[in-house]
Amino acid sequence: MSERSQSPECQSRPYDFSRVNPCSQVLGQDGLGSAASFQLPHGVLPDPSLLYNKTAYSGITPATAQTFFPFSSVASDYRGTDLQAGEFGQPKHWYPFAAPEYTGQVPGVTAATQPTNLSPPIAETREQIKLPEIKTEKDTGNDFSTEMKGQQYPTPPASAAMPHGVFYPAAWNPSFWPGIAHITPPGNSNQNPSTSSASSPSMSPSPPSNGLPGNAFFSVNPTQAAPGPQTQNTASSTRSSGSSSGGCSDSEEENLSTEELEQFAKELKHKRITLGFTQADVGLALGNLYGKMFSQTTICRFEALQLSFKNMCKLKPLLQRWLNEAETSENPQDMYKIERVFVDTRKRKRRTSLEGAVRSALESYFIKCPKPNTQEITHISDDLGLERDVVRVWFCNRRQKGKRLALPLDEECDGQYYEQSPSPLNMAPSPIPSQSYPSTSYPGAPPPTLYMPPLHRPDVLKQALHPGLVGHLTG
DNA sequence: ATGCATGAGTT
DNA sequence: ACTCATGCATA
Repeated sequence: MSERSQSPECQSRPYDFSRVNPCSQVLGQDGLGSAASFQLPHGVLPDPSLLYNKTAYSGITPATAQTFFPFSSVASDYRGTDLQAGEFGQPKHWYPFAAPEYTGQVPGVTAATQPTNLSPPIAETREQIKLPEIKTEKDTGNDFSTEMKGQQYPTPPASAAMPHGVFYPAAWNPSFWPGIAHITPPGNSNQNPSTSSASSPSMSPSPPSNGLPGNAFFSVNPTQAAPGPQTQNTASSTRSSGSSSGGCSDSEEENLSTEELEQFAKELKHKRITLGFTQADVGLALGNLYGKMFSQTTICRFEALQLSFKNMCKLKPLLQRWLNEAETSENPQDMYKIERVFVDTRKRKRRTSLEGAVRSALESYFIKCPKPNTQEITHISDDLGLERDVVRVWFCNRRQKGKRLALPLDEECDGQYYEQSPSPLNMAPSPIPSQSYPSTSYPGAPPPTLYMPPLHRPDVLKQALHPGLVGHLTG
């Protein structure tokens, strides 16, 4: 039922113990069998004190630390944000063209005009475009309904007023990322509110111009395009540890505080919905504006603060800009002119759908050993009848997920999660890997139990644990 | 909204 | 071989 499972998923961040490979034992015993037997009281950690080494944590460099935002939506209301100023890295690859090899399908830039022709390469784009021209959508009620639930509404004021689920963040403290201080994109600062942005598009190697037919968007605002203003507002908080240059040093992101990000994420979502854009639209619009598009997934995660802090900082300026444009634009719809330019039709491995039992088994293994070595992976895959790679990827994703879910314990406790569990086998709930969640302190939460994130999102937690596993644990 | 996958950059 | 950013595909 609704056991709020204390997700044991989080494991140690550094997985130091991996070296020792406790897993071996586990594996040795026998895969599933042991798994099944394994049980652990959820919320209860064997010995937190033992498990967590704060010390270790302190060592964490900002660089490494990724910090994810565990909370989904955030705070209450937003106030205007002003910040920004960061330049984001250059688009690593923004190729309007699909990979040649694969590009079999819709290479085209045609999209803008009539997506319809195109096969629906981009699923995310099911946006309900209002534009007559583009109206890709099928105006069927079906789609619509779908949209409604998930993505956006045409523009219902009402909805606008209240974004869907508002979760209260437990308490993020602005203290996070130490490092990012640098910023400073070249450029002048302030422009009008609308152009608050910061990033300098200059980086984009290939301006959309080539591929894109006139976009209302980029064609117009030189401003934005202009070298970024550095409006850096130093964000307030930031955990000072300036240490770090390591991490974000690259300077793609600006110095933002978690509050700002939180607030911005909320603002973005709210306005986006109000304006009638779907997450996919936004992602595509960014492509138009900056030459680097993002998927619905990314936008979704941004809004839900499920990206690493660094990543949030990197994207924020772009989204800020988009938002400004959207708001000021007379017809935001122009932004819809999506150019679904290329579709990368690489053949991707078909997504494997693991059965519940298998997932449970994997969870069990994960608990025992979040970072199995090759041999162990082989053993597991063998045991479960899965491909090695599937298992490997599963663990990778599981770890990543763990980090995302990792809770923000207080900064003080930062260390909390790192540890080297002495006995891996038993270590059931191992330490959290988290990349360091800055956030904070929630009131009474016992730091030790990493697994129990105070998150306000039980659902998340649940997900963290697969039902089956939960069963194990609980039962 | 999220599970599984890919790939660049690191270690 | 891992982490991280990101996205396709799907629930």
